[in-house]
Amino acid sequence: MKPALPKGTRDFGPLETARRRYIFETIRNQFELFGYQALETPAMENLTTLTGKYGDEGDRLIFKILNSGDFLQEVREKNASLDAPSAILPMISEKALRYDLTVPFARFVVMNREKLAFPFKRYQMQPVWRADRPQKGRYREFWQCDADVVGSASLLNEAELIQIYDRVFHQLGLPVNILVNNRKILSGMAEVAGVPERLTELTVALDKLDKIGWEKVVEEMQQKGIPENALKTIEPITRLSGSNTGKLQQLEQLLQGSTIGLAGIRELRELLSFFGPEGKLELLNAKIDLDLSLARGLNYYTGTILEVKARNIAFGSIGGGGRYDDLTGIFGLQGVPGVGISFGADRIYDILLDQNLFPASQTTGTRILIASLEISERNDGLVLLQQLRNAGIAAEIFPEPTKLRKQFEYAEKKGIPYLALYGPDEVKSGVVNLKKLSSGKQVNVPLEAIHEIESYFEEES
RNA sequence: GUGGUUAUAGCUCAGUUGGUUAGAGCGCUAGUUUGUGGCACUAGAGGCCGUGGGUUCGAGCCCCAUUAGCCACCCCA
Repeated sequence: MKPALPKGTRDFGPLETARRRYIFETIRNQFELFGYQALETPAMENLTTLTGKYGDEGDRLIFKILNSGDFLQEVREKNASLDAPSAILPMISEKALRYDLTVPFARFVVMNREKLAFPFKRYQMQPVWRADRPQKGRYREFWQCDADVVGSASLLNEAELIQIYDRVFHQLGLPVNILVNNRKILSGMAEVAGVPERLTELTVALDKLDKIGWEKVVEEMQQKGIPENALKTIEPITRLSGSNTGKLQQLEQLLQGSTIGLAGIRELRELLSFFGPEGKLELLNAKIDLDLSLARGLNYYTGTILEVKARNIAFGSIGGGGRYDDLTGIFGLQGVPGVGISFGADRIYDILLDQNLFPASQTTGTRILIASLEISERNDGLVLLQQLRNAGIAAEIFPEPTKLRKQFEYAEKKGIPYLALYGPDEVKSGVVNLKKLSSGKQVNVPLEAIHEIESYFEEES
């Protein structure tokens, strides 16, 4: 049998894991700085918890888990027809792998509503699974890093989430633009265009504007039966240019006839004002860019919509989020507004690698390898080894004494910066011979001073 | 779900109109060098040419099927 991975899944080797951890920890630090608390939920949920939450398309992509034991028993008992897979499914599967982190979060909030302090701010960084066909930047198992706050309608939450984006990407060294829009403005557009009931089709098509251009968007809208004069109303809105405040001013004129549209404009103005001249919040690097074609597919968004893109690099979105007024309503808890964001960790990884933005120097992993040529020498080295570890310095000893060449190559390949020799001569004089591999520089360090080992090389760097 | 494309050594890839024993670079193992790696030189290991059928005197190469990977669409992160 040839070993292989399931389609759309990946192994992460030591280097990849270290780099992924760097991304995750950067995100986690900011989440926690802003008062978000960690939550973890099971890999599997009841199938009924998940179905119907992601649309027909989404339901198809949920990984179902086959019941244990005689999973066909119920099918036989009810003599069910195999021609109706959707009717058979609940008989053979009652659990499924989580599809995202938002629905499990909503379930958690509803189940624990009495215990939680609202506004409840949680973050969650866990893998999710989708039975999608894999392609570039798309996997069947991938990690989401979500932060959501529920129980508060204040736009300050949005502003803080924008700050989190800004600070994370600033730390990662990746300049980004944060695209903002508001679902109410899209509703307003549909309203003044005379097609309020076609909001979904309108937004799905409009969202592709920067990717496929206006003509293709028109084509798609026409295909979906959106009338020509509606398109004529919408086009000038998408063509608005200038500063964010300038765009909003022009938009205000165009959306005069729509109460909901004007509400959206008010919300955006309030959000932007946090970062404006009168505002109190700062951005380190990110630019906020009002993008009136930004829609995002998720239908549960009701207010602010956010999306993050790397500046000057064509690479799709690396994060997104938005406000939803009634996420927990599907589980019977009404009137809990919320807003959340998500980091696309796998895409951030790809882009940092592409832009060469991962820190070069390795700060984790073994610092010192103790080499030895003979068993007696190796055993002497065990004393040194334990002293190093007791001092909190990651150290290892080559288990079988062998040629130094081999031990050097091991250290080199593993990225261990120092190699220690502790042979008969060193034992006699109570020192450790220490070599820095990158420079070739070598010094004798008194055994008692072993915990300060790195300071002997500090002046170089 | 729809369409395109690829499959030869651990990796990246050559392989002529079908012709005898399928190659290179990198990597790997060992040696030159028994307390000092990276360089160099030398030698070696490693392939059912994705799988199954067909055409042919003869197939890595042509035909059919199948599986898997990659890419695009749909959708999404």
